[in-house]
Amino acid sequence: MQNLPRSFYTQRTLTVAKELLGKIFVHKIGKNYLSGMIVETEAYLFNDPASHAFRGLTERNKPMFNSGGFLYVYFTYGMHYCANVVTYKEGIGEAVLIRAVEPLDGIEIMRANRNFKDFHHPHNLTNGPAKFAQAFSLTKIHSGIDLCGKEIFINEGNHIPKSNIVSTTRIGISSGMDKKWRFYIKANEWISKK
DNA sequence: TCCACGATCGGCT
DNA sequence: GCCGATCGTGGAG
Repeated sequence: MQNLPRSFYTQRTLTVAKELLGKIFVHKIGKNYLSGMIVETEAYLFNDPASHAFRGLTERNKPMFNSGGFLYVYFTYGMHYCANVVTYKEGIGEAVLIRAVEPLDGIEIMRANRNFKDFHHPHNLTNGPAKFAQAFSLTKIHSGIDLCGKEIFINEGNHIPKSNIVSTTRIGISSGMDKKWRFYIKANEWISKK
């Protein structure tokens, strides 16, 4: 299966946010592969008060100002990480938050990473941005990594037709509520709730 | 120097 | 099902 090229990530951010649905996020750790199909995303644009990049470049959000195809991971709530795919052109500061994936390879490792024992509700393993980051062992140290590399990358996966993509308001923000920039695959049980 | 911001879990009701 | 605890970051004062 083909890894996504730079030209995929440098498209318009809202395009990438929708196109990422159905693609396969992969983190290679030693000889093990953690992978999952992306089922839910949120777009954050440069003129968007809910975006970390809204007030310009800082030490934390620096990776967001790379060209598309880099990873931006931030720490939140004193205990969690969230992972974003940087999009569009260098110097702009836009990204797509990965909110949920459907796990494929390395599920046992993901369970161990999250100390997850709830076998009655398997979808709770990766149905939230911080759950995804923890399951995939993504932390601060991965912020700024090039997704056109060999450690963390995204594969082609399946194309999701427009008719199967739902767009709604984003979650967990207190500004920018007018923008319907959360996207998920219709009738997929692995998306986050609310 | 202070204060707003934000995801998840566990424990309680 | 609701409630509290958790803390780094960056803007405002």
